[in-house]
Amino acid sequence: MRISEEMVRHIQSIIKKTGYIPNRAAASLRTGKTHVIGLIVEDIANSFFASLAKSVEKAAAKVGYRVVYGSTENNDGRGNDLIQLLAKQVDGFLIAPSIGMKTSVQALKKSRKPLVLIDRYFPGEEIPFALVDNYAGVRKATECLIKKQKKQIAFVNIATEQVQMQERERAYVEALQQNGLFQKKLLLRLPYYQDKAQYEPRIHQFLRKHPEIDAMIFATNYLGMFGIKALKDLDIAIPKQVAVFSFDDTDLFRFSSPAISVISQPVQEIAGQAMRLLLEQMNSGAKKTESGEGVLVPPELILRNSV
Amino acid sequence: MRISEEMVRHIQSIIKKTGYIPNRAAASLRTGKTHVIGLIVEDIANSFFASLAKSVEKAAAKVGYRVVYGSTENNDGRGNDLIQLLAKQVDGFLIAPSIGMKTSVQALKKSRKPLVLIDRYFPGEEIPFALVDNYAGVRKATECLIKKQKKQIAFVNIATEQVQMQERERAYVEALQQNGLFQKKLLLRLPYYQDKAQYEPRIHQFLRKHPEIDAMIFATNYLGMFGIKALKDLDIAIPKQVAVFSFDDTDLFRFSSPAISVISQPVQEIAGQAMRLLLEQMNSGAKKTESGEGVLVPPELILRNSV
DNA sequence: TTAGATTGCAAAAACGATTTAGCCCTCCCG
DNA sequence: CGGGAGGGCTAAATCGTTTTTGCAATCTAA
Repeated sequence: MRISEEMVRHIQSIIKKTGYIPNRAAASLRTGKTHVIGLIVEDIANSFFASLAKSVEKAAAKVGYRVVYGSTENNDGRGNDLIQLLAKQVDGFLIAPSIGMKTSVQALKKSRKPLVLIDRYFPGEEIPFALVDNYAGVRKATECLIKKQKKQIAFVNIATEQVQMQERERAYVEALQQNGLFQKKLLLRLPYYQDKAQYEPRIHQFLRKHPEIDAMIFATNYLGMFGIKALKDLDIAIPKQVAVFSFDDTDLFRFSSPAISVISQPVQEIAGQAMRLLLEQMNSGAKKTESGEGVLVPPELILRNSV
Repeated sequence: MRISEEMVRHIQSIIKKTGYIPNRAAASLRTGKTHVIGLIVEDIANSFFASLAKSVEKAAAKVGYRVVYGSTENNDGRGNDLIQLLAKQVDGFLIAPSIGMKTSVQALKKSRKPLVLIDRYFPGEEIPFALVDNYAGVRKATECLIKKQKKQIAFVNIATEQVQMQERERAYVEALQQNGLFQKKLLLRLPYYQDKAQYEPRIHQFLRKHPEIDAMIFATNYLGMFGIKALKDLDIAIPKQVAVFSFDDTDLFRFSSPAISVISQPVQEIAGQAMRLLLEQMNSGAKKTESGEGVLVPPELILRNSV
């Protein structure tokens, strides 16, 4: 249906004169769309998720969406509550799910709510995701250390079923195995602590027990942070005695002396891809239901003085 | 108006049976309330604002509110756009305003939109605010350095009219003046750079020009970060040659070696007070229009090895 | 005993946009 | 020339709550 030029001008002049601003609540009620997306992450105060949130906001604003956020703190209950709470108020979700959120996420998917997983995903679940290629990142880092003739390469990880952490560990294990260097004792799995400071003594202890270690890879930014602290407390020289890699790039690693080599996640790219996948779902008016594709964005290995 | 016990039970059983979930859009349309608050900060990826965002979310969730956020990047235009955009969609604002947002903020206040400023405020504007006592923080830090017999104390600040930065500088100037130690040449004001890395060469240059400096106070976390980098690059020993304080506590300062002494902002307290002030306005059904009060929360001086 | 007040519930009005239906009027074509 | 087909606009219906109004039935007080 067409509207005449004249009428358009007339209405627009009235809009200007009266300062009309459409009421989104009314539009939402009628259309069922809120133009808000929900961002659920582990911890918005963590530098990785914080910069992810920034990129997401920017990408969302560009297409007229607002972002509400929530931190799960790796607490399944909180995560599920957040999903329940927001489900009716957002047009789509960007979620970094903890393991226990699987059924909630499945329910969302079944209810056809637009949804993209970030940072991690559920293998075999046909839910679109955007995240860094964890395997490739750690694989590269490990091979870099092998090339530097390191023979006692340790890996510090979180004991979790989360796929991104398992992929990181698998890359480490396989890279070493293929070079005949793998030793189970050098693989440290620590529980998930709410209070990250608890990692320091654990890593400290591990280092004392294994003085033969000549290189370390930390699977997350906070493990890296406290790992470096432990190394320094033990007066272990980086990189002379022990070379160091950490996942995630943070100010701390950039400014540490020596500066720490990292497997960096291209946050902007991840956010952009995630928004793209989400928009695809939100715009396809239930046209294509098939979109179980995921995106793995390549990590960047940043070599600094710690290796 | 009362409803019989029996009817209440009856309705609640129906609610359970049918899985009824109220439609917020409809409620919003009717009541004019969205149960969403807008958080506008300089940069959600900055560790200070990120942890503030986390505390705000927690405090808001406790009273049934959701949070949408936006980063201004100290760009007045973007900030004003954000206010315009969100004004009709949120019940209240938490804003860390840049200077150029003053008129927008005044307009909000005039429109009686619940509003609390955070991290900074507009003096003489009768708009409630919650922020750290910037003056007290720097004052304490400066006096601490004076007590340690430092005579050439430098201060690195951002050249801005923002009141929180001016207060920090005033505390430094007055503390030194009262001890006859103030020297204008040791006060460095740098422009606001979007790309924070630009601060490093500027501070580097400043340090070369003033080898007499025996202590430094950095007015923000990123100035501190790059200041420390510059100090290390020049092989200036901390704290032997130069003692260091920075505003804001970050992982970087905690883990730096030596660990950096800081003026720490009690983020949780700030967020809590801000939410309290905001709720006061949102709940007072236009009862009290007078609430121009502000809250200054005391900072915490954390002494580490850098002094 | 009766006018008036109170109580519990049902029905209707209102919020403001979007969508559908309705209604002229013009145009096209047989 | 008449009937059908749009074209442009107005009016009404709709979304799902909250708020207001209405209406009996019961209760209070003079």
